[in-house]
Amino acid sequence: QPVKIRSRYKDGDSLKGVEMDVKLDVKKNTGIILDRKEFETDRTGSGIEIEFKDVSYSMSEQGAYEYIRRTVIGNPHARIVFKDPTGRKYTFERATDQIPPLPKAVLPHPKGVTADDIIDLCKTTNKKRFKNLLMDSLSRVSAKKIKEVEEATGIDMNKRPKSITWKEAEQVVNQFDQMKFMAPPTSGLKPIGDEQIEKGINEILLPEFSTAITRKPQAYRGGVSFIIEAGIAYGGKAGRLVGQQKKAEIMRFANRVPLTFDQGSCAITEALKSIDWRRYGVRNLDDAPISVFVNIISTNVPYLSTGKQSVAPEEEIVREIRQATMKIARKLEKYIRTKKAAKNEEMRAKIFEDLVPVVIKQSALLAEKDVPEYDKIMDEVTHKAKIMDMKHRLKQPEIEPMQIVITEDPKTRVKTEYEEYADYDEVAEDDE
DNA sequence: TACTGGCGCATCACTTACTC
DNA sequence: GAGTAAGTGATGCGCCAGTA
Repeated sequence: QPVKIRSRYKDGDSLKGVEMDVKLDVKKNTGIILDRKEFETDRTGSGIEIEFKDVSYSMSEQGAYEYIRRTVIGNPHARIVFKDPTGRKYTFERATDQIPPLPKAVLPHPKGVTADDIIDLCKTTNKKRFKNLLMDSLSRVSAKKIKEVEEATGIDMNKRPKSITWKEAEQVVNQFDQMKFMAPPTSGLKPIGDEQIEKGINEILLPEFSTAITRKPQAYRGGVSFIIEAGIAYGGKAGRLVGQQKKAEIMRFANRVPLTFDQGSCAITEALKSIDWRRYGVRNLDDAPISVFVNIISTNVPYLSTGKQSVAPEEEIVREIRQATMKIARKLEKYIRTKKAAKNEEMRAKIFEDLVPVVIKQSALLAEKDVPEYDKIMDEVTHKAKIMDMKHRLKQPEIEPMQIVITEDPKTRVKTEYEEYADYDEVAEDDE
């Protein structure tokens, strides 16, 4: 089924509306317009309608609700309204008004291309020389590098791209693998940002403690750049409820999109499982009330399958995820340690508070004297100031809980086609 | 023959790698 | 983390080959 797009936009001083049925040409990465109609409008805004089949509306980890909930955490700037087929409507308000900047388009890096990609480029290009095709279509490929490839492979770099054979393309790719290239530009990578992640986590999970980190760009396979972001939430609504017990929840994302299937084979799961959580005050990760958020930002996420549901355990990626998670886990450990110490001090103080007055009163009785003023001494003995300080340190900033408005009306018919556009337009106007 | 667009070259700004 | 060197990308200009 084609995607239905309805857009209302400004054209000079007038407002215009256009409605289109669009399909995607995945080879050329361009849209194919199947049907286009113009209409009159009095406002701006856009709506997109896509049909999916076999959607599970259960509340499980693989269900649509959980997918939407995680999308909200990964995209705290978005306001999402979700209606399920029973008529229940969930409204997730945005956690921040900061719209993420658009990433810049960057050319593929030579370390990331395959012989197939080169043949594809050769077939579709209008360049006359193979060397110009490589220099203009790939990032970090200069005339000097072309000369190096030419000397190593013996391929005439001035020949027509269309005459390049599969064998020659493979030779070029193998040569690229052996060469050193400057890391690709990182302007194409736009991370969510640690502050935004924390806001998203806090709004949805209302945790006792939360922290997040955005690492510096790194490269895997010698040239494909990526950024790892991680966040951790402890207590509150963090973790997933299994029966009566809270279990740890691993939230995996690739370019802000939640990954809900194939958890076991994913680089993120592998990295998190390889961490010795006992070092960070967590006896067993599986049974802890913790939600761990990991997002990989890359122009070329190495997915394990065409379903794009798990990330390949590339050595550099697993190492970065470990580093990012261990860094925030150290902050969690500090929080858990302070919390434990405060609890111990409080228990100790309670014992003194119960016993000391009895001892003082009985001693005064035996000595046949008045009971002295002992409040000040009690505060010193029970370390009251220390406990207050610990409690103050544990206190997280006040968080306004997110308004997840749930409207339940079983009679509500689930709208299809363009009936929902009025709703979309309202949302789009909010975004402006 | 005129037009279009690819190519080569020069220059400047920016990014990355390297060293301390 | 700062400073420096090297490499790369973006841009503009003129030349030239291909095409109608």
